[in-house]
Amino acid sequence: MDSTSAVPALAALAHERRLALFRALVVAGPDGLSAGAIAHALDVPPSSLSHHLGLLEQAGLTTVRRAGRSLIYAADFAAMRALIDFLLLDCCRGIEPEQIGACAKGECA
Amino acid sequence: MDSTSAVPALAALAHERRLALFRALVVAGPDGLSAGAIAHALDVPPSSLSHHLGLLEQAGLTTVRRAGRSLIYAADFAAMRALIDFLLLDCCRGIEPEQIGACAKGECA
DNA sequence: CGAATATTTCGATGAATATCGAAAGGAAGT
DNA sequence: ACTTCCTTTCGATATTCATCGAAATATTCG
Repeated sequence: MDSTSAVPALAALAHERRLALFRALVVAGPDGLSAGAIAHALDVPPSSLSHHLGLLEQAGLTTVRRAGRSLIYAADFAAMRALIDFLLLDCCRGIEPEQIGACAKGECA
Repeated sequence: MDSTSAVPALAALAHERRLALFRALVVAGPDGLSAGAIAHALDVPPSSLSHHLGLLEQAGLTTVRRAGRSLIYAADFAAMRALIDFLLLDCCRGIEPEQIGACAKGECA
Protein backbone atom coordinates (compact mmCIF):
# COMPACT_ATOMS: atom_id res chain seq x y z
CA MET A 1 0.00 0.00 0.00
CA ASP A 2 1.21 3.48 -0.79
CA SER A 3 0.01 6.89 0.31
CA THR A 4 -2.26 7.16 -2.74
CA SER A 5 -4.41 4.32 -1.46
CA ALA A 6 -3.79 4.96 2.23
CA VAL A 7 -5.23 8.46 2.17
CA PRO A 8 -8.73 7.44 1.01
CA ALA A 9 -8.70 4.55 3.48
CA LEU A 10 -7.75 6.83 6.34
CA ALA A 11 -10.35 9.35 5.24
CA ALA A 12 -12.98 6.63 5.13
CA LEU A 13 -12.26 5.75 8.75
CA ALA A 14 -11.89 9.35 9.87
CA HIS A 15 -15.57 9.76 10.53
CA GLU A 16 -17.41 8.77 13.66
CA ARG A 17 -20.28 7.13 11.87
CA ARG A 18 -18.18 5.28 9.35
CA LEU A 19 -15.79 4.06 12.01
CA ALA A 20 -18.73 2.66 13.96
CA LEU A 21 -20.00 1.18 10.73
CA PHE A 22 -16.71 -0.46 9.95
CA ARG A 23 -16.44 -1.81 13.48
CA ALA A 24 -19.85 -3.37 13.08
CA LEU A 25 -18.64 -5.07 9.92
CA VAL A 26 -15.52 -6.30 11.68
CA VAL A 27 -17.59 -7.76 14.48
CA ALA A 28 -19.86 -9.38 11.94
CA GLY A 29 -16.86 -11.11 10.40
CA PRO A 30 -16.49 -12.43 6.86
CA ASP A 31 -20.21 -13.16 6.60
CA GLY A 32 -20.83 -9.46 6.63
CA LEU A 33 -24.08 -7.61 7.09
CA SER A 34 -26.81 -6.43 4.76
CA ALA A 35 -27.17 -2.71 4.30
CA GLY A 36 -30.58 -2.91 5.90
CA ALA A 37 -29.24 -4.69 8.97
CA ILE A 38 -26.63 -2.00 9.41
CA ALA A 39 -29.14 0.78 8.90
CA HIS A 40 -31.28 -0.79 11.59
CA ALA A 41 -28.41 -1.43 13.98
CA LEU A 42 -26.91 2.04 13.69
CA ASP A 43 -30.13 3.92 13.06
CA VAL A 44 -28.91 5.71 9.95
CA PRO A 45 -31.20 6.76 7.08
CA PRO A 46 -30.76 4.50 4.04
CA SER A 47 -29.44 7.16 1.70
CA SER A 48 -26.90 8.36 4.24
CA LEU A 49 -25.79 4.83 4.93
CA SER A 50 -25.39 4.09 1.26
CA HIS A 51 -23.17 7.11 0.94
CA HIS A 52 -20.90 5.93 3.73
CA LEU A 53 -20.81 2.34 2.56
CA GLY A 54 -19.87 3.60 -0.87
CA LEU A 55 -16.95 5.54 0.54
CA LEU A 56 -15.70 2.55 2.51
CA GLU A 57 -15.95 0.34 -0.52
CA GLN A 58 -14.27 2.89 -2.75
CA ALA A 59 -11.48 3.08 -0.19
CA GLY A 60 -11.09 -0.68 -0.56
CA LEU A 61 -11.93 -1.41 3.06
CA THR A 62 -15.06 -3.38 2.36
CA THR A 63 -16.39 -5.84 -0.17
CA VAL A 64 -19.93 -6.15 -1.43
CA ARG A 65 -21.87 -9.07 -2.74
CA ARG A 66 -25.48 -9.47 -3.58
CA ALA A 67 -27.68 -12.02 -1.84
CA GLY A 68 -31.18 -11.89 -3.17
CA ARG A 69 -32.40 -8.34 -2.89
CA SER A 70 -29.93 -7.54 -0.18
CA LEU A 71 -26.43 -6.25 -0.61
CA ILE A 72 -24.04 -7.76 1.88
CA TYR A 73 -21.13 -5.66 3.00
CA ALA A 74 -18.15 -7.19 4.69
CA ALA A 75 -14.93 -5.78 6.09
CA ASP A 76 -11.88 -6.46 3.94
CA PHE A 77 -9.48 -7.64 6.58
CA ALA A 78 -6.53 -7.91 4.24
CA ALA A 79 -6.99 -4.29 3.22
CA MET A 80 -7.24 -3.20 6.83
CA ARG A 81 -4.12 -5.12 7.63
CA ALA A 82 -2.37 -3.48 4.70
CA LEU A 83 -3.38 -0.07 5.97
CA ILE A 84 -2.05 -0.81 9.44
CA ASP A 85 1.15 -2.18 7.96
CA PHE A 86 1.49 0.98 5.93
CA LEU A 87 1.20 3.08 9.05
CA LEU A 88 3.66 0.88 10.89
CA LEU A 89 6.26 0.51 8.19
CA ASP A 90 5.96 3.67 6.19
CA CYS A 91 5.11 6.08 8.96
CA CYS A 92 6.65 4.68 12.10
CA ARG A 93 9.02 2.07 10.81
CA GLY A 94 7.72 -0.32 13.45
CA ILE A 95 10.45 0.84 15.75
CA GLU A 96 10.90 3.04 18.75
CA PRO A 97 11.61 6.77 18.68
CA GLU A 98 15.27 6.40 19.64
CA GLN A 99 15.82 4.04 16.75
CA ILE A 100 14.01 6.28 14.37
CA GLY A 101 16.46 9.00 15.21
CA ALA A 102 19.23 6.60 14.27
CA CYS A 103 17.48 5.74 11.01
CA ALA A 104 17.22 9.39 10.18
CA LYS A 105 20.99 9.58 10.50
CA GLY A 106 21.41 6.57 8.23
CA GLU A 107 22.49 4.26 11.04
CA CYS A 108 19.92 1.59 10.31
CA ALA A 109 17.84 0.19 7.50
CA MET B 1 -7.32 5.56 22.72
CA ASP B 2 -11.00 5.60 21.84
CA SER B 3 -12.84 6.56 18.70
CA THR B 4 -13.26 10.14 19.93
CA SER B 5 -9.53 10.70 19.73
CA ALA B 6 -8.90 8.28 16.88
CA VAL B 7 -11.16 10.11 14.44
CA PRO B 8 -9.26 13.41 14.53
CA ALA B 9 -5.96 11.53 14.31
CA LEU B 10 -7.14 9.57 11.27
CA ALA B 11 -8.50 12.75 9.72
CA ALA B 12 -5.19 14.48 10.28
CA LEU B 13 -3.37 11.75 8.36
CA ALA B 14 -6.06 11.46 5.70
CA HIS B 15 -4.55 14.17 3.57
CA GLU B 16 -1.77 13.77 1.07
CA ARG B 17 0.12 16.82 2.21
CA ARG B 18 -0.23 16.18 5.89
CA LEU B 19 0.76 12.56 5.50
CA ALA B 20 3.92 13.64 3.71
CA LEU B 21 4.44 16.20 6.43
CA PHE B 22 4.07 13.65 9.18
CA ARG B 23 6.40 11.26 7.40
CA ALA B 24 9.00 14.00 7.24
CA LEU B 25 8.65 14.46 10.99
CA VAL B 26 9.00 10.73 11.55
CA VAL B 27 12.15 10.62 9.48
CA ALA B 28 13.47 13.61 11.37
CA GLY B 29 13.01 11.71 14.61
CA PRO B 30 12.58 13.13 18.10
CA ASP B 31 14.66 16.18 17.26
CA GLY B 32 11.89 17.33 14.97
CA LEU B 33 11.96 20.03 12.35
CA SER B 34 11.28 23.73 12.38
CA ALA B 35 8.22 24.94 10.55
CA GLY B 36 10.46 26.79 8.15
CA ALA B 37 12.51 23.71 7.38
CA ILE B 38 9.36 21.79 6.59
CA ALA B 39 7.98 24.59 4.46
CA HIS B 40 11.19 24.59 2.49
CA ALA B 41 11.40 20.81 2.19
CA LEU B 42 7.82 20.33 1.09
CA ASP B 43 7.41 23.63 -0.74
CA VAL B 44 4.24 24.65 1.07
CA PRO B 45 3.26 28.28 1.74
CA PRO B 46 3.77 29.22 5.40
CA SER B 47 0.12 29.89 6.16
CA SER B 48 -0.98 26.61 4.64
CA LEU B 49 1.70 24.74 6.48
CA SER B 50 0.75 26.32 9.76
CA HIS B 51 -2.80 25.20 9.22
CA HIS B 52 -1.75 21.60 8.66
CA LEU B 53 0.71 21.56 11.54
CA GLY B 54 -2.04 22.89 13.76
CA LEU B 55 -4.33 20.06 12.77
CA LEU B 56 -1.68 17.44 13.43
CA GLU B 57 -0.93 18.94 16.80
CA GLN B 58 -4.58 19.24 17.69
CA ALA B 59 -4.96 15.58 16.77
CA GLY B 60 -2.20 14.82 19.25
CA LEU B 61 0.15 13.39 16.65
CA THR B 62 2.85 15.99 17.05
CA THR B 63 4.45 18.06 19.76
CA VAL B 64 5.74 21.60 19.49
CA ARG B 65 8.47 23.43 21.31
CA ARG B 66 10.04 26.75 20.75
CA ALA B 67 13.73 27.13 20.02
CA GLY B 68 14.64 30.74 19.58
CA ARG B 69 12.38 32.19 16.96
CA SER B 70 11.68 28.81 15.44
CA LEU B 71 8.93 26.44 16.40
CA ILE B 72 10.08 22.85 16.32
CA TYR B 73 7.54 20.21 15.48
CA ALA B 74 8.17 16.56 16.22
CA ALA B 75 6.16 13.41 15.64
CA ASP B 76 4.60 12.00 18.79
CA PHE B 77 5.53 8.38 18.40
CA ALA B 78 3.58 7.20 21.40
CA ALA B 79 0.43 8.75 20.00
CA MET B 80 1.03 7.18 16.63
CA ARG B 81 1.56 3.83 18.27
CA ALA B 82 -1.65 4.31 20.23
CA LEU B 83 -3.50 5.03 17.02
CA ILE B 84 -2.15 1.90 15.36
CA ASP B 85 -2.98 -0.14 18.43
CA PHE B 86 -6.49 1.24 18.35
CA LEU B 87 -6.88 0.13 14.76
CA LEU B 88 -5.43 -3.28 15.55
CA LEU B 89 -7.29 -3.98 18.74
CA ASP B 90 -10.52 -2.10 18.37
CA CYS B 91 -11.04 -2.52 14.66
CA CYS B 92 -9.31 -5.73 13.66
CA ARG B 93 -8.67 -7.42 16.95
CA GLY B 94 -5.13 -8.20 15.84
CA ILE B 95 -6.34 -11.49 14.50
CA GLU B 96 -7.14 -13.13 11.22
CA PRO B 97 -10.50 -13.02 9.45
CA GLU B 98 -11.41 -16.60 10.29
CA GLN B 99 -10.86 -15.94 13.96
CA ILE B 100 -12.85 -12.76 13.83
CA GLY B 101 -15.78 -14.76 12.62
CA ALA B 102 -15.38 -16.97 15.66
CA CYS B 103 -15.20 -13.91 17.91
CA ALA B 104 -18.40 -12.61 16.42
CA LYS B 105 -20.03 -15.86 17.49
CA GLY B 106 -18.65 -15.51 20.99
CA GLU B 107 -16.15 -18.33 20.56
CA CYS B 108 -13.14 -16.31 21.64
CA ALA B 109 -12.18 -13.35 23.75
C1' DC C 1 -46.92 -8.84 -15.12
C1' DG C 2 -47.70 -6.30 -10.77
C1' DA C 3 -46.81 -5.62 -5.92
C1' DA C 4 -43.51 -5.60 -2.35
C1' DT C 5 -38.80 -5.24 -0.63
C1' DA C 6 -33.91 -3.62 -0.49
C1' DT C 7 -30.80 -0.39 -1.81
C1' DT C 8 -28.91 3.15 -4.66
C1' DT C 9 -28.84 7.46 -7.18
C1' DC C 10 -30.38 12.16 -7.62
C1' DG C 11 -30.73 16.71 -5.99
C1' DA C 12 -30.55 20.28 -2.94
C1' DT C 13 -28.81 22.44 1.28
C1' DG C 14 -25.74 23.39 5.01
C1' DA C 15 -21.30 22.55 7.14
C1' DA C 16 -16.57 21.72 7.14
C1' DT C 17 -12.07 21.91 4.92
C1' DA C 18 -8.17 23.62 1.82
C1' DT C 19 -5.80 27.30 0.06
C1' DC C 20 -2.89 31.21 0.49
C1' DG C 21 -1.90 36.38 0.53
C1' DA C 22 -1.67 39.98 3.77
C1' DA C 23 -1.26 41.55 8.32
C1' DA C 24 -0.03 40.67 13.10
C1' DG C 25 2.66 38.45 17.02
C1' DG C 26 7.02 37.00 19.28
C1' DA C 27 11.96 36.47 19.67
C1' DA C 28 16.77 37.71 18.64
C1' DG C 29 20.38 40.88 17.29
C1' DT C 30 22.20 45.62 16.74
C1' DA D 1 13.89 50.95 20.19
C1' DC D 2 14.32 49.30 15.55
C1' DT D 3 14.94 45.84 12.25
C1' DT D 4 14.97 41.22 10.84
C1' DC D 5 13.38 36.68 10.98
C1' DC D 6 10.05 32.99 11.84
C1' DT D 7 5.55 31.67 12.38
C1' DT D 8 0.77 32.29 13.23
C1' DT D 9 -3.74 34.44 12.73
C1' DC D 10 -7.05 36.72 9.85
C1' DG D 11 -9.96 36.92 5.99
C1' DA D 12 -11.82 35.65 1.81
C1' DT D 13 -12.75 32.11 -1.74
C1' DA D 14 -13.19 27.60 -3.74
C1' DT D 15 -13.77 22.97 -3.01
C1' DT D 16 -15.24 19.01 -0.85
C1' DC D 17 -18.21 16.52 2.38
C1' DA D 18 -22.49 15.22 5.17
C1' DT D 19 -27.20 14.81 5.35
C1' DC D 20 -31.50 12.95 3.95
C1' DG D 21 -36.09 13.00 1.35
C1' DA D 22 -37.77 11.65 -3.02
C1' DA D 23 -37.35 9.13 -7.11
C1' DA D 24 -35.14 5.40 -9.65
C1' DT D 25 -33.12 0.61 -9.99
C1' DA D 26 -32.84 -4.27 -9.02
C1' DT D 27 -34.70 -8.52 -7.17
C1' DT D 28 -38.13 -11.68 -5.43
C1' DC D 29 -42.71 -13.40 -4.80
C1' DG D 30 -47.58 -14.10 -5.94
